[in-house]
Amino acid sequence: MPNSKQSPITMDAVYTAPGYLFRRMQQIAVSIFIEECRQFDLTPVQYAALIAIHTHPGIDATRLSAVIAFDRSTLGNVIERLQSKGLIERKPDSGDKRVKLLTLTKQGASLLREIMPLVDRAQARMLQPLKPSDRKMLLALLAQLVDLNNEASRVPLRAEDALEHLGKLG
Amino acid sequence: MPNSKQSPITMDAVYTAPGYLFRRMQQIAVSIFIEECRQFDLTPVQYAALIAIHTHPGIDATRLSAVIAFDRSTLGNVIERLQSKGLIERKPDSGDKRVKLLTLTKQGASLLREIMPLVDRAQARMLQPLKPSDRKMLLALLAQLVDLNNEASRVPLRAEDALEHLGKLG
DNA sequence: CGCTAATTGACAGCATACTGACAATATGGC
DNA sequence: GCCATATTGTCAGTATGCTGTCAATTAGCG
Repeated sequence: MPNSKQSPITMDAVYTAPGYLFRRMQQIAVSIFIEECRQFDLTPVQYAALIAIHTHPGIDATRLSAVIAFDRSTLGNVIERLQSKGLIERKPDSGDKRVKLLTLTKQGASLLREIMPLVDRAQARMLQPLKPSDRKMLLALLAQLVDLNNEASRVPLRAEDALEHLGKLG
Repeated sequence: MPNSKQSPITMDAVYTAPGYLFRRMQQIAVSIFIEECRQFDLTPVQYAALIAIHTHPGIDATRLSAVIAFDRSTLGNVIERLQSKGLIERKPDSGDKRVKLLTLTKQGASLLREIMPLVDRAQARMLQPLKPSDRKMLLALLAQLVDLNNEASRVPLRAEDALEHLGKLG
């Protein structure tokens, strides 16, 4: 048979591309997050940072970046905004003069408790249109793919455990 | 049994959230795209715009925004960059003085032909770590979810067919 | 101890994204 | 034809994201 695949260039080159679907879904996810949490004026990135600082009190910006896999340059601005909102504090490290340690303020901890149910609702809403079994399947495949592609990203995720061992492992 | 579910707040609140996984995967996808296409200095958004302009010669910015589901304000800058690179042209509409019609230049069409194989390779790389059957499953579920959540996004996708009927349908 | 190399936070510059606003222009109902 | 309304492109402002650079500081090695 003749090769009928002479690439006619249709919009399918965009619509069916995984990268395009990931972008669209990310935008939808942010939109739903902001809508559910609008009474608190907190972004998804800021939320992740708050969770990480709560889980690792006294963490520094560089390790925070590794724990949530966000770019270090971007995180500088995020931290500044969280600080100006009074949600976190920055204190100089007693040993290393370069480092500034991050902790939640009472306001930050309080906001975190209040907003978590709303975030949970937002996360549920994103997958709502799918059947429960499909939600589970999609989430499992996605988590797997993100993990397997970890090193392909600009800022690979280095979870807490990995971080603690980094010194020993060199 | 006692309710042991007092929400201890761990990083799982971030790592297992669909929104976080969508964000990570989007970043990974962009990273792979840029790497594969680095010889052309074209972004995923610019690529999608070029495809759409090629498919709809003489489209205006507002309809372009609907066809690829990108924000109109953002698209203004994208169009300007594509124009300054010499990949597209903007000509005033003869009827409506507000409108500027978009078409590919020869350079734009040429670049599109050359870059498409690289984009295909990038798209394949994103899903590479999964088994072929899992790739198909993930893509199908993702396409379904994006479609079902279409109205939840800031800029819902209005594909070509829908667009042509918008006038008639009011 | 002293020098090189690495780390840390910060910054400049570019590219998406979204919100809200605006002037110019079109459109529809009357 | 007029006027309220809608549309189009644009802009300012804010918030991620990435690249590259920088000064200050620290760590490692000879």
